[in-house]
Amino acid sequence: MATSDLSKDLAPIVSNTMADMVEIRLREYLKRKSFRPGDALPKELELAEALGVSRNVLREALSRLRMLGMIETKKKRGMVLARPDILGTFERVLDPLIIDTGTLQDIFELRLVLEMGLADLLYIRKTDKDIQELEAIAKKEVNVDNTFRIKTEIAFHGKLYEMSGNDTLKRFQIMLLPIFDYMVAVEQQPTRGDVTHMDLVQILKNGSKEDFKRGMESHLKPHFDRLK
Amino acid sequence: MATSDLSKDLAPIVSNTMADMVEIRLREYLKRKSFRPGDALPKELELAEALGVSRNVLREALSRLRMLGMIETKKKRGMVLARPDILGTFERVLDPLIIDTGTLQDIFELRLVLEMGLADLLYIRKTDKDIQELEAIAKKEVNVDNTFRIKTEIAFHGKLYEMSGNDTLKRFQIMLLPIFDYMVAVEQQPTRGDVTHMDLVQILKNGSKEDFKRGMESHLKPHFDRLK
DNA sequence: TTTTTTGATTATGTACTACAAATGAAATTT
DNA sequence: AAATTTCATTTGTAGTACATAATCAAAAAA
Repeated sequence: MATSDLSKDLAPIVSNTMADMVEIRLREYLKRKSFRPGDALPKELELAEALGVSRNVLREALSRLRMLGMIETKKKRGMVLARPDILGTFERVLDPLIIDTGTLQDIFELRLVLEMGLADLLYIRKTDKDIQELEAIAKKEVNVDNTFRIKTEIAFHGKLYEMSGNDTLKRFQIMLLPIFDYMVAVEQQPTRGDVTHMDLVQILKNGSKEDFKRGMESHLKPHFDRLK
Repeated sequence: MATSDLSKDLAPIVSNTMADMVEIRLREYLKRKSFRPGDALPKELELAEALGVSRNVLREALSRLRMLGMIETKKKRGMVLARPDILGTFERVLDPLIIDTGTLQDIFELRLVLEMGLADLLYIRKTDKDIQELEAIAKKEVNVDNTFRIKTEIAFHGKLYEMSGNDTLKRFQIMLLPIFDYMVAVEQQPTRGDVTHMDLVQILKNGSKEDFKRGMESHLKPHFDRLK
């Protein structure tokens, strides 16, 4: 194992600051008391006193939970538990410039895996209207400038995710786009598989799910060929 | 569109608190100045003064970035930009009890999509040693009590993710496990496909990638059949 | 001269007080 | 009874003070 894995295997034993501990304790508290979205929380002073910390420290911890959308506060009404947007938090740290190359590669592969697995959902939920729209997108890209190639790529594959009928999946894909772009930009020559977007549309129209899976595999083959 | 989508389409125009704004401004600042991991940041008082807020508010924002692992601080040395653990942040909000049912369903499907798309990575990276270990796992579950069925499920599919050679993917799967368990537990009768774990192992040994994809599809078919 | 020790310095961590702003509830007026 | 005003309460922000710990440099010892 390389040294980079060490930090993943060995989490620090204790959290350094009080705010860290308070955050953990608050999470435990919310779980233990099985608070549900909408439930009101004790006020800051009570929490601070119960935890034996200053209101300052407590508010640092609360600020974190608030950022994640776990709690919402109003001036006099106090705090209530809320439903966090699970992807919103993800988005905050998804910057290709910050992520290490290993993880970048992992995410690139993750995207490929999603794309390959998408077929099953697609063949459950695709509609004629969807396919028509997808075809329109594919048609527009026939004589497009190379500068816009990435844009059309995004539009086409984005539509595929949309057709999956899974909002979370679609948002997730949108979120991963910058990573994907970054990785593709790093590649030297433009990658193009033997199966074009229009081919995929035709398969969706008339072909079987297995046909589509094979088609998608050919379409993404240049990317897979780079993997080891 | 249902009302639940409105909040996703229409984000609030202004962030309520100063801490929210400071968090945003700090992110912009880090990006604009293209700080890299390891770079030192100005000290709290300077930042607070520059932003025109109290040190208190600034620290609430910093606390958030610290939670995400974007910055690290030491007593006198000051703050340095760090590499956030992209999945660690995700984990914090992934609680089946908090997530709404729609998103739960989405994540359940996401897991299925991943599982189906895994084959391509597996056939690039699988080793004989991996397959032996996987077979050992599959053998152990032949006469296992129904209580432990879920555990063996986890072990087997977990090993598959491990064989993908993609750490992020594996961690992601581990993270989604509670959701998956929850959803499976909600299902009434235990789902079992026609293709067993042992069958999948045999396919990995001798079969083609397409065989494996078909096998996995049959294995997960009961889950897919519940989708609409 | 080199090493060790000591101490000053400095940035973060925590506590506390004070007040502003908002808002729900109670009291008052019509 | 309805509308208005006042009051009380809770979060949001500012500012001060001090604790803590890490760094660097100077002083002392070898």
